[in-house]
Amino acid sequence: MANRKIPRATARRLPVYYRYLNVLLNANKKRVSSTELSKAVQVDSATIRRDFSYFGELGKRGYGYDVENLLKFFRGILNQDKLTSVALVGVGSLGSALMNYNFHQNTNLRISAAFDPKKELANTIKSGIPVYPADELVEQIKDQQIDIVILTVPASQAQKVTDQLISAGVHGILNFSPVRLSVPKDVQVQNIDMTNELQTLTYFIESNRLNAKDEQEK
Amino acid sequence: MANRKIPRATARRLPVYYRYLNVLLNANKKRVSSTELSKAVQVDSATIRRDFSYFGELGKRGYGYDVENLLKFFRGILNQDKLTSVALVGVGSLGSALMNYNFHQNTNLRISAAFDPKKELANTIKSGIPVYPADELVEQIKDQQIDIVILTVPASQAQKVTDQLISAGVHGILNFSPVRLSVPKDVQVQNIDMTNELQTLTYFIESNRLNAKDEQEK
DNA sequence: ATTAGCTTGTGAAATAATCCACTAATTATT
DNA sequence: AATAATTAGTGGATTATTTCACAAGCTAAT
Repeated sequence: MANRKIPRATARRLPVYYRYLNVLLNANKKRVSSTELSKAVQVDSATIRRDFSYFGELGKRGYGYDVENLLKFFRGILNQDKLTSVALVGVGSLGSALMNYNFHQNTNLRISAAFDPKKELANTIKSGIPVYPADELVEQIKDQQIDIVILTVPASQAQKVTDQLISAGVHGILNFSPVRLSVPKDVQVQNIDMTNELQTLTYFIESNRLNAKDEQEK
Repeated sequence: MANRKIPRATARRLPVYYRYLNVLLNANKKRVSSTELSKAVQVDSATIRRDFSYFGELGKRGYGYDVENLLKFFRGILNQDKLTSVALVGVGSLGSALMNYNFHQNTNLRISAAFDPKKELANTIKSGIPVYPADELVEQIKDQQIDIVILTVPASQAQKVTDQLISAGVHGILNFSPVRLSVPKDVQVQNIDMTNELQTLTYFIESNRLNAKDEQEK
């Protein structure tokens, strides 16, 4: 499978394409053009064609892309053929919400274990997911061969827990804490920092306003 | 205030710098160099200096940056001088978690109103935040002059609610739904799509593995 | 068949972002 | 006071990403 040397920017868009292709399939659409896709996912159509072209010639001129085929292809690329179990560490309010969140609806991923140091949570089942005490973290993750972890612990704990996760063999971390984690290069981190996003939003709104004012003054 | 023409990539990093500067201030650090910052936030030091330089000459050669001054400067840039009230629309499990989340700890932002169509939630107070029925959305947002909204509604509702928000005068949306919203160009959207991030993670882990295998084979 | 109309895939240009490497300024040391 | 050590700011090279624009190929209509 031609998988090498895909630009990062392209890789980030793959899940977006994948999701929309599922929408099309459910709507019984047989084919789709890059222009059509472009409107739905708000990515320039040339960019879409370029993105796809990294994986080969997936479309047909004058026709577009066959939805089912394309979807099948991306399913493989994105590892959606088999179920992937992930763990969640840190059952606070955000952690609990994510345990409730149905990742499995859109992806072949599910949270199969959670960890938290709080005594009252240990060995309970929450939203259908077993919660283990924090001191069993490394052991359980090794046992269950979990490769991906959702990290929803307080900032102060983030690096410490990360080090444990790495020693347990984890290769991917979805980090909700604001800390920039240090990890070896065979471990991938994706950061989701909600506070950041809100501030970025604030910044863009303000700078938009200033630009608009500039326009007016001309 | 020199605010125009800041590259997007730079703008996105501002909150990261801002947060770390706060950490330094709390640790009573008087000054910081771009090299030191670089280690903490994992951005190349030249990139940091370039980023700062868009706003003027904020540092001193041979010395670095004065933490307090720099912080004061970014506080202005990021609109952290005054409290900003935001609304949250969609009090599901994720929405509830965010209502519990202390944005105010790190930013001068707070959620001052929430909206949900569920009868049993209407006119209650949850996590200290009043919850209004959905049909008061436009009215309340206008009344309270809310400019920024956190959107945690189901995908099927996202665009419809967005249209209402726009008619109520909102200029920023932090969108947790997987839908790519259509908005006029004076409205900013930041997307947080957790499913996407997990899939991206999966993709990078897999492609990392293939690359490592390639290396070995050489 | 032939032709008109789409739509892909892609060279090449344009734009954006990062990073190297050096000068100039400042601090710290002797 | 002179010198060594730091460190910002930046010109310019490099790398990454997006976009234009068009030839080539396919579909569908006549």
